[in-house]
Amino acid sequence: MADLSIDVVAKAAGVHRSTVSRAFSRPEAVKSETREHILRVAEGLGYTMSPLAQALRRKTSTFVPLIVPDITNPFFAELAKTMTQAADDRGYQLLLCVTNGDPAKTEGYFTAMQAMYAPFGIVAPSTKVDTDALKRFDFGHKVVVIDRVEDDASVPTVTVDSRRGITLALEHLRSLGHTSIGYVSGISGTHTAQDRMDAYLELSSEGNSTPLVLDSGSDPDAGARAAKHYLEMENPPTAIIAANDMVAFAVVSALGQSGIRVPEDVSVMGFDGLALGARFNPPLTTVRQPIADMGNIAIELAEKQNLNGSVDHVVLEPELLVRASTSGPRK
Amino acid sequence: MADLSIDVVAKAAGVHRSTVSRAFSRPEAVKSETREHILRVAEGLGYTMSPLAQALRRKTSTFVPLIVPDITNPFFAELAKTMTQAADDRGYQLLLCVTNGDPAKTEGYFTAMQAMYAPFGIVAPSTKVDTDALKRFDFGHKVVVIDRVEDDASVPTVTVDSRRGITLALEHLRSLGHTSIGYVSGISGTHTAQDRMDAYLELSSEGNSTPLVLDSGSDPDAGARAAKHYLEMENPPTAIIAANDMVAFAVVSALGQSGIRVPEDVSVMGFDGLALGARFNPPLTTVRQPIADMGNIAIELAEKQNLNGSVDHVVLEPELLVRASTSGPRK
DNA sequence: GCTCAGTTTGAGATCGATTGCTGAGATCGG
DNA sequence: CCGATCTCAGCAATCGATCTCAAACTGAGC
Repeated sequence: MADLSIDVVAKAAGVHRSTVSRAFSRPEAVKSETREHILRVAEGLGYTMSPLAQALRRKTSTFVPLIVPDITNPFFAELAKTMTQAADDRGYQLLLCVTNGDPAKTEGYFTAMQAMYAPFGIVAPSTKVDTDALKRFDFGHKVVVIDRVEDDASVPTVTVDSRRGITLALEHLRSLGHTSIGYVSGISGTHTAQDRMDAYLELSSEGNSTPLVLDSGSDPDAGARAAKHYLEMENPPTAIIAANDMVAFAVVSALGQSGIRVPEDVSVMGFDGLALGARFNPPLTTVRQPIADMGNIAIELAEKQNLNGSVDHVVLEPELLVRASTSGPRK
Repeated sequence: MADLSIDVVAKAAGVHRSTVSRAFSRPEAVKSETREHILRVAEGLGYTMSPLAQALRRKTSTFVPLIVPDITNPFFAELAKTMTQAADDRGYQLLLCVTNGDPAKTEGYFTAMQAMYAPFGIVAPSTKVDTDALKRFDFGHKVVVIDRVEDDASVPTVTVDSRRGITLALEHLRSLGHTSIGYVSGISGTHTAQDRMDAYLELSSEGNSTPLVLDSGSDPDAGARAAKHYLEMENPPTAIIAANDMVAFAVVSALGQSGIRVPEDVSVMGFDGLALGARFNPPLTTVRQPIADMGNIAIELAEKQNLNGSVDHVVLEPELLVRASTSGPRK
């Protein structure tokens, strides 16, 4: 498999390389016989165009970076999975960029994506997105954020309705008979995390029950601390809402280590709807985010923006997913 | 931030573009004063070289594809995470490629990596790797496989010692007093999966206990089926080894749904050592694979091979990780 | 002051594509 | 049968870098 350039194909097909180029990228500009002949020859040689050379010349590529803080977090993994597919379907190639929450790395990826002529990028942040930083890179108009942003003006976003999600969770738990419902935050400072917490605080007191935040840290140990806190309480809540599934796992695990059983002793809910939750012990009741939709819509928004400059903010509906980690309160 | 080409920097620094090029990529070939001046100017302009143009001209890039079947599987996610880091440290950029087990997609990624002048690629397979297919792409000598391969000759590999891992698991369980130890496979047809199973079969009978395979399927439901099988047995085993952590999760979950408690009623072990296992309920006892090492070594092997053509096969040592899903057998 | 070796920089071709421009045939009405 | 219009393919410049070759400069030695 020797070096296969456009010139090789051109020679083999007996035409000029510009014709080969057109045969591929502007079919209507070349007589269909010629086109088919070229395509056949190319096929026979096993030729595909160099995305590098193409991007260099066109000053636009099909590389779409997805910037996530931690691929080990199943939420981002699921997002990455569905987005890979979505990107593929539209002829893009998704580049996974993992920042480990390091803003410097994030900037690095931004300059890289610029250098690669990426048509746009998707950011799933671990902290509130710094819109100014985006602007500084001259593509505030080329990024879609999977979180809410402060300064709504310029950056398209897709999120799920946090308030609605918390409402769903609260309703589910109340319908089961719970009146004392705790909350553990445990995810870092995104707007989404903030919104969920705020919604809990507000909706919880509306329902006449006093909010009860077991932990509001943002590290992986939040679950363990929440459990410890729970054990030390005189009147612990009969149900707990975790800000996301991972935290819920940690809470249940830590509780279990101290002999507290879920849902017999206390009900626990998550928020995310990870596939993993179905194989947890017990299978986790949760609020499902439409992750696949988020991925698709993020790309659509980006394309739309590239086309006509429109900046949309899509808010998706979450959905209650009842599995086995919740039940009526123990009396 | 206008278009920043090497020529712009050259003009700004008052030198020819070849000098700028050298200042960056062959420091010793340019007088250090000039070099520093150029670097300063470039810095001031915020210039970075185009990886595209560079790759095109050099016919080699720093893009390293990591081909995995499913990023949603935490094992691959952890691998991706550590490899991203390892790649970064060595000046490579990892491109995550997800195949969903589709061989056509795998081939697609191969041609893509060729087109991008990737110096090498890493493959974490979902099925036995087809070495012939690799050869067909003229870079049997540019891929490292994270699994054993049939035809050892040509492709470097890194794996962990399956037999040793199973030994560790068996010893742990036996030291706890278990004599009847079941196995559930549940991962697809890699050599690794095969090796673990074979090791179990062999080592299990050596210990005078008869092997007891609860399920050998390869789909996500293997865990549930194994649990069902367990429940139907007259003399179920007192301990179960799962071929990997994910399957272990599923087994414990399914068992739990039927009121069987781990480790009180039955001990369950995993194989992988996922971070997630520490937050399972109960925290999972498992055989840890040195995932970070695997990533680093994979890249080292690739580099070494690129350098001097050597094809190594590294076999790493697994390690017992005792958490809370195992205990003495119930009497 | 001159030669010669060694450093350092500049010129220009090149990697694999795209694209505006130009010219060669084909088509068509009169 | 002729010129106008339209298709279609070739030419050559270009994207942003690298690299070989040669020119210019440096300094040592005589």
